[in-house]
Amino acid sequence: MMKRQPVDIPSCANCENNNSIFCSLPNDELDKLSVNKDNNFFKKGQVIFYEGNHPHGMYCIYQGKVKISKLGDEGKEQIVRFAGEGELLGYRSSLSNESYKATATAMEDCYICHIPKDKFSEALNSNSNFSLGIIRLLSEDLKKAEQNLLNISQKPVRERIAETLLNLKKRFGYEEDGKTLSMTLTRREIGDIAGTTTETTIRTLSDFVKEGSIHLDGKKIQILDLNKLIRTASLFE
Amino acid sequence: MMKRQPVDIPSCANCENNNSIFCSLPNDELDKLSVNKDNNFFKKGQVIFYEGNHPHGMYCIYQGKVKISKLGDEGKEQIVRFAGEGELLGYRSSLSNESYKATATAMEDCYICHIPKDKFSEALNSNSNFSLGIIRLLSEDLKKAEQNLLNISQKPVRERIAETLLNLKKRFGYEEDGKTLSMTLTRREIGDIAGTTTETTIRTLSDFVKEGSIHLDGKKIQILDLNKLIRTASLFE
DNA sequence: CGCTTAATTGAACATACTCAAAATTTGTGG
DNA sequence: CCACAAATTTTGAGTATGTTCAATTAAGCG
Repeated sequence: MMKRQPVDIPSCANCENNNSIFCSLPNDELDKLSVNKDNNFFKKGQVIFYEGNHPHGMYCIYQGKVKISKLGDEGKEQIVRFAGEGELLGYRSSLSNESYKATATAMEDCYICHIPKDKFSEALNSNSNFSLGIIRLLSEDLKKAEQNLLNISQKPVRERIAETLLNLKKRFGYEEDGKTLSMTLTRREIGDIAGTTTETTIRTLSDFVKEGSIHLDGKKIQILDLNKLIRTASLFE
Repeated sequence: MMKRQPVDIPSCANCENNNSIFCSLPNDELDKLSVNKDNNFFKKGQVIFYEGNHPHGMYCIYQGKVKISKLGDEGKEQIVRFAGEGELLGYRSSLSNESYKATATAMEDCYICHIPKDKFSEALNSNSNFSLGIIRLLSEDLKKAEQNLLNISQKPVRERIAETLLNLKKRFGYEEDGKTLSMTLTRREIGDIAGTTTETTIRTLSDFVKEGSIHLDGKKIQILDLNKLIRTASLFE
């Protein structure tokens, strides 16, 4: 079992992830935000919060990647979005005093800060740029969610899986070799993004291999022909 | 052709729809918002703005109902949400200076105010309660969009159509008789909400009739057995 | 009325799912 | 570092759900 790596967590004012939403806050505000902050370690696979449970504040990812997913009636997962360093989690439910509407799971070992609800609210009230930033985040998420709805509703599986690979590339990029997707997912998880079953995902990926678009090496996916994938996803025009 | 009904449009400060997002603004702010406001009439079926076009401000519905929809690759529509009196349209694209990501169409004769972008921004900057209100709106929309994604991705058509009827009831209520849905849609539009074809929608609705859940009279839909519909939609627990 | 749009029905078909079983990989403890 | 257990990947065959296409009837509108 991997040991917890001790990491020095700075005040939000000195956080390297400050190129995020928090850049709109002056340092003294950030210090206030940090007062009751705590930082927690989550091992890969661990759950940060569960759909249905009640929030006590919001999370900010210091290090690592997180998946946000919802559970359907039959226990099948739908991955709604990913979040990475500097991004916020759970603030929506916290603001509206509702239970979490999705589950957040660490995709890799993570350090995640927790900021109590009242500190977050204070920041929202005292700084309109911060509010605007949150509005922008929400707008972006909403835009993507609605586009996703359209895709899952109307595009065939093949196109959705191709687009999923392209999104993984856009979002997380390649490894050093410049072609292997740096985000490693199980076939099931890829299906849970695209809204299909594991079996269909496997068959479709192996089609892509036959067509020369990608190469598979276990969970590692190399993109061999990006344009072909883009065409497969019907993303030209 | 129906005549345009002349209607006196008050300043936002005196708008009867003031139980909306604008209640967080003091009257003098509302007056400022109204300065360059104009009010437009849209006949049923007319488009308020098109997906892909560029916004110059945001809309607030004074009277009437509007559908927000996106167009898929094959020209099939996906209805994303409805908006009614006092609700805002197009502010997201306006804020982020992007093109509209969806099309807004009048579902009935509408009066809709247009407020220039800069007035809206000013209100956001000067009043944190207003920002918070917008954040709440966005959060609610995002929550619904993600739930929708899960539904369309995982629930069978039958359940989705049942849920669509229930949502229409929740959102727009009944006519005076206490059982006829007051929102009248074509079969195609119902399908465009549930993410299915017109034919499947027709067949499913006629199943519901056979089962005694609803009664159909042209486009009018009466809900005869609400609990049965709820069960059909798998919405208990 | 005549024309356009919407609703309905039927039959054939396709996409993607389900279920089952085997092969492979991964994780873990000894 | 090996061996076992668990999880994941893969393949096949059968099938269901929902789509497509075509044709007909009904409704709405000028």
